[in-house]
Amino acid sequence: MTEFGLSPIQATARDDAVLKALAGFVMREALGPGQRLPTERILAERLKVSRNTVREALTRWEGLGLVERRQGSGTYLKGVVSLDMLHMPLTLAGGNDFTSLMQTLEIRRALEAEAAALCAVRAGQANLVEIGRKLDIMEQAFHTRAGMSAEEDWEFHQSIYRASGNPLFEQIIAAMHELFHRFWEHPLGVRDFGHASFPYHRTIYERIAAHDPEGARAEALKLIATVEDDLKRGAAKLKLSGQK
Amino acid sequence: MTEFGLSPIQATARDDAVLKALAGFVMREALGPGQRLPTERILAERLKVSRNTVREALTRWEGLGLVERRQGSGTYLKGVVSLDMLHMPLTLAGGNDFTSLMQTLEIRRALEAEAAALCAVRAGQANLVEIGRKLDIMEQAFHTRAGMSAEEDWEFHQSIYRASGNPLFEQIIAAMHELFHRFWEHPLGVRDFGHASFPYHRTIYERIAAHDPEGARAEALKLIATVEDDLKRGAAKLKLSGQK
DNA sequence: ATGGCTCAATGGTCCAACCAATTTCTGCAT
DNA sequence: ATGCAGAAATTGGTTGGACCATTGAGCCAT
Repeated sequence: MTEFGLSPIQATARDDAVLKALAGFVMREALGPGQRLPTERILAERLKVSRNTVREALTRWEGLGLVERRQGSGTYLKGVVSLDMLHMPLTLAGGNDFTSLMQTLEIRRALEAEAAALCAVRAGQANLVEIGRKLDIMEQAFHTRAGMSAEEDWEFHQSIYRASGNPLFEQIIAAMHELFHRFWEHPLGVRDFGHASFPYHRTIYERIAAHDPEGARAEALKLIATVEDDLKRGAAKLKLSGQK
Repeated sequence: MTEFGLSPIQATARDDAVLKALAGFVMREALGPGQRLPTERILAERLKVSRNTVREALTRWEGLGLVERRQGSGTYLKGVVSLDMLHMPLTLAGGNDFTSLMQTLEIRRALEAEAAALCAVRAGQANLVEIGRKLDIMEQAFHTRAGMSAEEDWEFHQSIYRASGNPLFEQIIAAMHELFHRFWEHPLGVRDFGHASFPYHRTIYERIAAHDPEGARAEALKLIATVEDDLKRGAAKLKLSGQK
């Protein structure tokens, strides 16, 4: 078996061409997240392709999280689209068991700490205001609803990832978060989960606002540690009650 | 092959249901990479859905790199499929520029340091032997080929990720590595890239062997720092020579 | 064996409907 | 005029059927 430096040519590339044309359109019109793009029927007509082909192309973008489709309403941009984008779909084998959860938490620990530190260095005034706003909302929800503030909690963290200046943090941790939730919907765990982690949200914010990267990193690590403890406690309880 | 263990689909959320059914089928039949799955027409018939729906579902999997379609031949598995998989579409705006590279490096810095620290805690004797072997091979290749040891270098790092006890490290960093390489094959960078990072490979190994997590983390951070410096130097050189 | 031929199988594209969710418009009651 | 329920238009989701382009297997003459 000898090796020739040849790679297969791309025979048909209809939907790829559609995506390239669409990306060009999005850039020319300067469309951003949240904005609606033309209907499938219009795209099919303008691009002189079948609506099926348009749909396959949009399905690709939807899978990449670039676009969101709402039946009866339209197709909306979810992220920034440009012609030279690099896509890397990563699929991990993640089970719904305790071990998988702890593994995702180890990843999150590494990334959360780094993101907090970077954020402390790079966050501008606008970022700080936004993070502070999310923190206030979360704290208020925590007090009025007695600890049920998972959604607001998540938005607070997301605002930090965004302010880190590196979109990869948000993308990776978002996937971890989804896996986490998939487990958690099956509410076999501890009752008031994020309770112990609550105070650290404000300390993280304070270290970031003070532009203290190592302090922010330390507080983020403390936060994750409490979550790991909660998880271990929940797992121990499960083991005692002898679940399947 | 006439009988496929597939049963019809229920109401809404068609293509998601199709994928779930297909994933179940793949697992029951214990299909692995390279094997062919049923034709679109057969799937459509067995699942009682239209062929277009089957195609949209398969387009999703194709976008995730789980499957490869060959016109006139069939659809083939490219990766391992299981029911609970974690999909993580990573998107970098402006693929081939310096910024994207630095962003992947920031992720790698966070994960590499954590993996080294975990490895120092968890690595058993067999892991240490394997890592040491990879280190020797790398060092030898480095000396005989005057610095060209990218492949051996990568294998050394991989052995650390594996010994960390968390498969997610290897999977995520491998994706970053691939992204990194896609740029660097276009050899616009510095000539002897990993040169400065060379000595830290052994120091990392020593700290791991000594079961010193914080020491291993520190050495890993030094290593990444040298790579970042190399990258910055390369970018500065490019800027001087005024490339497009 | 080799090369060329046919031919069936398979993914790729197209079309013309209809369904289901959503939005927009309309017209009536107040 | 205003408010609101119901009709109509809009839009993504699905269907079935048709045809094209590529692949691969079988066959045959050389």
